[in-house]
Formats: sequence, C-alpha cells, structure tokens
Amino acid sequence: MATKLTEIARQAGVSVSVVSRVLNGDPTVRAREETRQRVLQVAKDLNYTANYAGRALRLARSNALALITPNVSSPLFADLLAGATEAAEAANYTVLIGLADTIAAGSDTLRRLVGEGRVDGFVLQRHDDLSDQALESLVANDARVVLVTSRTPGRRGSVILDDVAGAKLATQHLISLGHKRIALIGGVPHSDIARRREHGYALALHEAGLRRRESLVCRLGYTPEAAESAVEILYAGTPRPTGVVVANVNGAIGALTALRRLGVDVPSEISVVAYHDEWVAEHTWPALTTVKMPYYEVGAQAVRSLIDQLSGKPAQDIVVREPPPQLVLRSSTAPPKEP
Amino acid sequence: MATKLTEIARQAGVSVSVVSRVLNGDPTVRAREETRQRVLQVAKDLNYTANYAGRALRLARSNALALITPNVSSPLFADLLAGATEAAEAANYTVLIGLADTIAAGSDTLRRLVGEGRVDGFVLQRHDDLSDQALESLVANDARVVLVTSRTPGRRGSVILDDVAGAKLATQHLISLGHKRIALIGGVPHSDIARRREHGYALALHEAGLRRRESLVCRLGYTPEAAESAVEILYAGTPRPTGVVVANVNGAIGALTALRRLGVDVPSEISVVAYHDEWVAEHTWPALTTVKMPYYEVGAQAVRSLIDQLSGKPAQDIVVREPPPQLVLRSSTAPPKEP
DNA sequence: CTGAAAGCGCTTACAG
DNA sequence: CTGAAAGCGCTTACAG
Repeated sequence: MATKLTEIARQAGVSVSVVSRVLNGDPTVRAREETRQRVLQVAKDLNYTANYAGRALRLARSNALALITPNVSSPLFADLLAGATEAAEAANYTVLIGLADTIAAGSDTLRRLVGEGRVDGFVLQRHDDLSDQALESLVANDARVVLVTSRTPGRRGSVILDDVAGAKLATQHLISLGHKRIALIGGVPHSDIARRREHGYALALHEAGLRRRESLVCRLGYTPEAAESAVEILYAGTPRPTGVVVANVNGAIGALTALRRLGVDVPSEISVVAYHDEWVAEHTWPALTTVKMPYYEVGAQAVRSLIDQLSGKPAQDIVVREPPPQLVLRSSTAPPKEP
Repeated sequence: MATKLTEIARQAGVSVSVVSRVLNGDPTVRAREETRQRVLQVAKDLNYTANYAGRALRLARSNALALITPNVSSPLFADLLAGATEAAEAANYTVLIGLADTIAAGSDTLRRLVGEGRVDGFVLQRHDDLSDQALESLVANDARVVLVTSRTPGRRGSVILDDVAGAKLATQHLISLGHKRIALIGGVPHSDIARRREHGYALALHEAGLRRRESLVCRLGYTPEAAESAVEILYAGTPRPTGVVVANVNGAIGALTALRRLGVDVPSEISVVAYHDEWVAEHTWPALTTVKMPYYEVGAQAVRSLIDQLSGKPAQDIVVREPPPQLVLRSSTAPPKEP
C-alpha cells in the first residue's frame, strides 16, 4: 500500500530511476532482463501502487476527468456512465461525477476543478435549459471539454446520438402500422437535440408522402408533466392523432398518465412510441414500444475523444451510429382503428 | 488558473510561507493586517486555486472520497449522492463515484484507490448479493469505510435508514384501512436490510393483534421480476392477501405488472403499498402509495461520519431517524372489500 | 512578524 | 546499462 519507490529500489538493490522506468515500461530502459524481473517481483510482493499525488504533481496531469450531468438518476445515464468508466479505465483514467445542479450557470466550479488540477478535462452533458451562452460562460474558451448528447455551434468537441435516425425509426414504425395522423411530443424549441429528433420525425413523414401538420407537434420538453400538457393540447385540437411519437421515454410515461385520465385507450385508440428504452418501459401499462439508443457507446466515445483532445489532437464532432437505433416492440402500438 | 504560490508571493512582495499561511487561515500567522489584505487581494486578482497534487502530496491526504454503489440509476441513489456531495463540499472534499459491478468481489480496486492515495476513504453501498464475507474481502481490515443502508456484524462504521419504522408505517397504513391478511414481498433472506423491514412489518401486525402468517411472506428480493414471482406464489396459495407491503418500490412496480396479468384489480381487490418513494410511483397505474425515506440525509451523514473517522474519531453506527418515514398517499391502497 | 529551507513521492534529462 | 540529482507546488517546523 504505502510502499514507496525508494523502498522497492532498496529491496531490489537498484536506484529509484530504474524502478520507475521498469514499472512504467520506459522503452529507453535497457536494464538487464534479470534486473527487470527482480524489480517487477519486488513491486508485486510489496503490492506497490504509484502514489497518485506524486505522479500527478510531477506530470502536471491528474489522469482524472469529470463527467458533468444534470441528472444521474436515470438508467440512460447509467449506461453513459458505464461506457465512460470503462473507456477511462482502459486509458488509466479515473472518472469523477459532477452534478450539474450544483454547478450554477456562471459559477467557476468547472474552471476550478481543472484550475487546481483535480481533473484534466470534462465530459459535459448539458441541461436542456442551459443556453448556448450560459454553456460558454461555464466552459469559457476551454478546449478540455467534450459535449455529450448535445452540441453547440461554434464549439468543436462533441459526441451525440443519431437522433435523426432514432426519431425517424420511431415514426416509421407508426407509419408501417398504417397511421397517417402522427403527432410528435418533442423537446423544447431551442434544444439542438429536440431539433434533430423533430427532423427525423419530419423526414419519415415526408418520405412516406404524409402531410406534416404543425398542429400535431408539441414542443414543451421531456418531463412527464410537459408531456401530460402536450397530450391535453393535442386532444383539444382537431384532427386528433391516431399515433404519437414521444421524443423521450420519461415524457412517454407522462403521456400514458394523461391519456388514461382522458379515458383514451392505448393502443386501440392511440399508439404511443417512445424515444429511448429503459426498464420501466416494460412495466408501464401498456408496456411501451420504444427505440433503444446506444448510450453506452456515447459515454465510451466521449471519454476516448476527450483523452485524444487532451493529448493535442484536434477536437472532433462525432455521431454514434453503431449500434444503430433499435425498435423494441411492446404493447403500446397497434394499427389504427380507422385508417 | 495555473498561478502558483511563488507568483503570488512575488507580486505581494512577501515569502511563500506567508502566502500559504494567510490563504489557509493559519491562526499562528501574525502578519500585519495590511500584508494579509494585500496577499488576499493578489490571490483573488490572479484567481488562485491551490494546486491539488502539490497539496495532496505534502499533506498525504487527497481530500477526496469514493462513493461505491451497485446502482447509480435510481432516483433513490440520486438523493443519496446529492446528500453526500453537499456534505463533502462543505468539508472541502470531492466525491468520486465507483460502480460496484466494476468491482468484482475479491478485487483490490478499493484498496488500490486508497493505496495510491486517490481517495482517503469510502462510502460503500453493498449489493444485496454481496455476502458479509465478500464484503470483508473487499475492504479488508480497513477502517476508512462507512457502510451505507446496510451494516454487517463485526464491523463498525455505518449509516442506515430506520427500516423498522418505515416498514412498520407501511404496514400500519394497510391495517388502518381495515386489512387483516397482509402479505410482505420482502428482500432476500440474508440481507440485514430485508430483516429489518420484515421486523417492522411483523411489529405492526403484532401490535395490531393480527396473526402473522408465514405463507404471506415472500423473500425473493427487490427486483421487479422477483416481485412478479412473489405475486404469483401469493396468489397460488390460500388464504389470499387483501393487502401487500412491497419492501421496495421497484418490486412494487413488478407486483403491479403481475397483478394486472392475473386480472386482479388494484386497489379494489388488493391494496399495494411500497417502501421508498420515487417519481415513477406517481405514474404507475394505479399510482403507488409509498413510504418515503430520508435518503439525502443518509448520504450526508455517511460523508460526515467518514470524515470524522478519517480524523481519528471512533467509527459510529448511525440510524437516520430525521426526517421520519413519511406516507405518500396515492391510489394503490383502499379498504378491503370483505374485511 | 516574516523568511529560508526541507521534504512529500514521483519522473526524467543528464552524466558516467 | 545504471545512478545522482533536480524539480513539480505545496506546507510547516524552525530560525531570526
């Protein structure tokens, strides 16, 4: 545990330089194989792990990065985190989690974290409400950031889902069941994520030769409550939809609640398909048909991309297309009664 | 950002010793007020933050701690994390998150984290399946651990919920509605958490003069699937329950699914109350009556307790009783049809 | 009241 | 092939 390099050196009968070089696999070390083995053995016997602070101080690098998110409490985020953690581990990095609500816009928490050398960079998932401007004020002109899920004009360094393909797939599913009046319960208007999903929805309608009606599109956001309101608005207007694409699974759960309250049966009177799959989708009533997106890969890619950036490579804007969006059929979708 | 102590010293025209002492509020510093102010001003102007590695190396302390959990993807955990984060921040600590599944039993990940000085200690939430033995193998005889939610004989240092009171409250709610045949869908038998909750259930029955029937108690665990099985078993036997306490909200969601499949109406034919409140409980059908437990406080207490322990105070075993368990009435409970 | 200096554990250019 | 030494940025006992 608390073994030090000098202790290994002493027991192996060599200098600390050699120990350090052998342990780090320094290619310039041309120690005799015998010496090398002895050092390795002693280190193993003593259960040596390099002191983190010593190394960080010397290297001016923490080998840690922070994942900042507005919402840890989602299975979606858990996937992202798992991907990020594994990619980080593979590169010998540690992941630190920051809650975005602790980080008020305009605060310097992020700058401090890297300023004091706690982390080398960030993977940042912004809140839907965080404007491009507020985002910039947080990260300033700092290049040590990779945006995740969302991107913003004028800043390179992002890893996002293929939202167009995902939303298109969801919409096409309803189309293939025979639906013609398909509503969209989408995100807030200024969100780039929401815009991409709406684009996928529009694309599917267009390719099927279906008319896109503005009255069938609601842009109130991804919370259950927002989706409840959206359903009420949709049902107050005419023509009513026979199917609805909800651009987020949480919203879909709210939509089911609202439909139940209105006495509308799913799926016989209206079909509901949600963007994103998570375990509760199996346990709603009826169980939700969803489109599953590769969150794990987004997390992993983001970390890899950040580490590349830290090592000086130019920032990339990546769309994760593998594995592709996948339709998970459950019980909330069916052909329309009167097509 | 990358300002150093020497730079401040230079600009303020004093030695680094003075700067360090002033900035750390060292009481032995008897610098002139004027000097003190000048130093503070320069530090502020330069936006100084102490280099983390330098300090950690010198102090042999990372001021970081790890929160290890089997499951980040739960609003429950989010509360715990929020509590832990705020308490940590107040004490100038950083919280690092570890996923327990990355940490195989018998692995030395934990020991390495403290071995290399990345963190000073742990808050550890064990998985239900992790035996006392496996737990010990992970943390060894390390005192820098506070167990959270669960405890284990022979190890001090834990912060748990008042499971007895919580489960008792849930059971009493059904009793007060007039139920007499009340089932328990509990955790796995070897879990201390499960035992406490079962105790609370038994206590409520006992105090109400109701008979406790072994055939009405299932101990399959907290997953939705386990609870589905439990419902099937309960409905295969006689007498059937008119009410059921599910010792975890995820289980309750599974129970609702199983009851729906069996064609049993909730709450007219059976009442369901869940231990733990979270947002989906509002959106199930019917909406779940739950008992809300103080998770935030558990997280905060655990961190405070760990920091105390690190500073040499004896390890404590704490039960969080404030705020007390709280019944959240929704639509899944009602008086029995035939009492 | 303030400063010079040692040392935390590491890596790496340099010397031999 | 291997070692002595400097230095990363900090804190703190010690000296004056």
